[in-house]
Amino acid sequence: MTQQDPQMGVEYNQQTNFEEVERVIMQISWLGQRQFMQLLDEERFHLTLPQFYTLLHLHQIADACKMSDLADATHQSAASLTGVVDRLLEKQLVERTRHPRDRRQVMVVVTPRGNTLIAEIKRARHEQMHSAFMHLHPDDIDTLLRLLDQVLLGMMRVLERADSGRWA
Amino acid sequence: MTQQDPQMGVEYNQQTNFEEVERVIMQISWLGQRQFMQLLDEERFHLTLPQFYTLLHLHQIADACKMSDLADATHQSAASLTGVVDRLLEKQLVERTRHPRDRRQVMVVVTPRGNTLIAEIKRARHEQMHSAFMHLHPDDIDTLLRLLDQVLLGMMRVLERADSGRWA
DNA sequence: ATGATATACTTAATCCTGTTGAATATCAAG
DNA sequence: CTTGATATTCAACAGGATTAAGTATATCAT
Repeated sequence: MTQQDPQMGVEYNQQTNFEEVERVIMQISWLGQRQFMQLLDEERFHLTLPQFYTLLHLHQIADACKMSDLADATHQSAASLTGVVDRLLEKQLVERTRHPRDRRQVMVVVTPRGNTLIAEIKRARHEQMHSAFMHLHPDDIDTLLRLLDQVLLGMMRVLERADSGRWA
Repeated sequence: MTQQDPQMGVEYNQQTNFEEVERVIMQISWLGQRQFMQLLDEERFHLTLPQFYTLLHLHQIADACKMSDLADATHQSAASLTGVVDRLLEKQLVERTRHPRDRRQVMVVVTPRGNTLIAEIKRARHEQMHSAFMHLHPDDIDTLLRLLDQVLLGMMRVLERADSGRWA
């Protein structure tokens, strides 16, 4: 599937593999999000992707978080986030409070109910993904993790550069 | 970042790394799609993610494709796809025709204009991603490609199984 | 203290896309 | 020519993205 013409030089191969990795990552992202979207749509969850990632972040930091930080962390605009949090609130998965000192800030926290739901979704997702990774050697898992961590780091660097570019 | 407690056994480590890979892939997918969404939103492109992936598939097969196949390939419902193709049509990136033998089928093809746009987007995406991969060793790129191909294959197997389950 | 400016967030309007179920058109068979 | 299956679209609604404008609170200069 990813074989190269043996007559091609090394540089061409590298260039091609480079583009192939991009392509495969794009495909995995698209397919993965679609599959996950369907999982989240099941009756027991009834969440959307933005709702899930928002709830996940609150679960991970396990503390109150102000709207603008939450928007940054989940890569959503503040305007969209308001609606997302509204819906999480209706489902009683989060709570909204005001910052005591600076009353402009709105703080959001997960409820126990929200934490439970995240745990259930993680389990379901784990089962779904298990069969996709099953065939990988344990050593390969380690390698994959190391490499993907580097890719993620690189992507976040791109983001920071774009952010600083705003006021350049 | 992904260190394990050395007192933990091998099995625990594997389990943990397994979950870590899931987590990192989810993060890369989410972050990647968000970044890409912003890129596609630029004036020169003005596409959405579903529009792009639909156009990309048509570009890749380089031939007419009927709606239901296009929906399968891009993991969208036929109903949503109708609207997506409508908008691609307005932008003159695709053309709709009827299958000559079976007039129920609607065939879609990319226009030259659509192919040009895909090429431009690929170049822009390449520049965006380049800095994320820059720090990876060429050997690592090879390894990453091999492993991600396996992951993608595994994910598609999950999909096929889910599909066959429909009429089980 | 007062008025200007900045910050944090919400609201409103519009578009895209997702879902479901019904509607339409076409084909294939009896 | 009905009957039933198939391919696609339509209609109605919800979520969420974007932009611009609006509200409330805070901060700072005078």
